[in-house]
Amino acid sequence: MPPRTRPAKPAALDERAAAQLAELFRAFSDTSRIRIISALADGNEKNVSALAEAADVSESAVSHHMRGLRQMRLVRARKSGRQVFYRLDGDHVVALFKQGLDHVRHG
Amino acid sequence: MPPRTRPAKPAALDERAAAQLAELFRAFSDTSRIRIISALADGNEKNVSALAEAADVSESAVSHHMRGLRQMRLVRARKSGRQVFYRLDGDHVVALFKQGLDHVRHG
DNA sequence: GTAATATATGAACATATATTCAGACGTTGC
DNA sequence: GCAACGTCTGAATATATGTTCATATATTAC
Repeated sequence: MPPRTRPAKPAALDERAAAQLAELFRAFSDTSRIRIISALADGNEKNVSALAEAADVSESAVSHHMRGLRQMRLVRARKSGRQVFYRLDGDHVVALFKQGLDHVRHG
Repeated sequence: MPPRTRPAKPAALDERAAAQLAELFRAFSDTSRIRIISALADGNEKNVSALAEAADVSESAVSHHMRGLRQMRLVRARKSGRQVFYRLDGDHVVALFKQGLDHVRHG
């Protein structure tokens, strides 16, 4: 076997992965965003005003949150006329959300 | 069927669950804590100074973080002499951590 | 007893973050 | 054209959060 580059820390996370992981979890770390994501967890897309009502926050606040979630590729946006419909991007997002729910319920 | 109490919002999260979920994810939302949890993810308990070295933060900072994680029952502490050994509390914690890793790697 | 070690604690500070507000932008209907 | 609508944006503000520093507590060794 060739000599390993960092023999002292075998399975540790590199700095990049740690930062990405923290960032991912941070996306779920706010009550309003949890309610937004929860509203999208049924797989049906919803526009901003629907999300605002479901999550009980202003439409402006929703818009701010969605920008972050969009940049992290956790949601996808579809523009139709003057409305923008959001949906969760991929199964991983739902899986992570449900895993968290599972912990809260019986953990 | 009996009439439902809140017919408008069928599967929404109650406020309590949303807050708990956000709090849970917030525990994973910091780079230092991610490295701490990562260091414990192999199942072996580690004392504060070992965690401090693994996560590259001061022992004081580790102590602060562990208090929060303890209060959330994400880690368990075992005192032995003047050392305190921490380990992840339950499989749910590891599962959630790995689920996040999974997303970061191929998401 | 004292000294050294391991961890915990609280205050102070700097930074990050969520929300609100006012306004801008693009789209639809008239 | 104009007005209404849905969404977005940026600045301002309040609050939350992580780290550091000094100190306290508890345990072991002498």
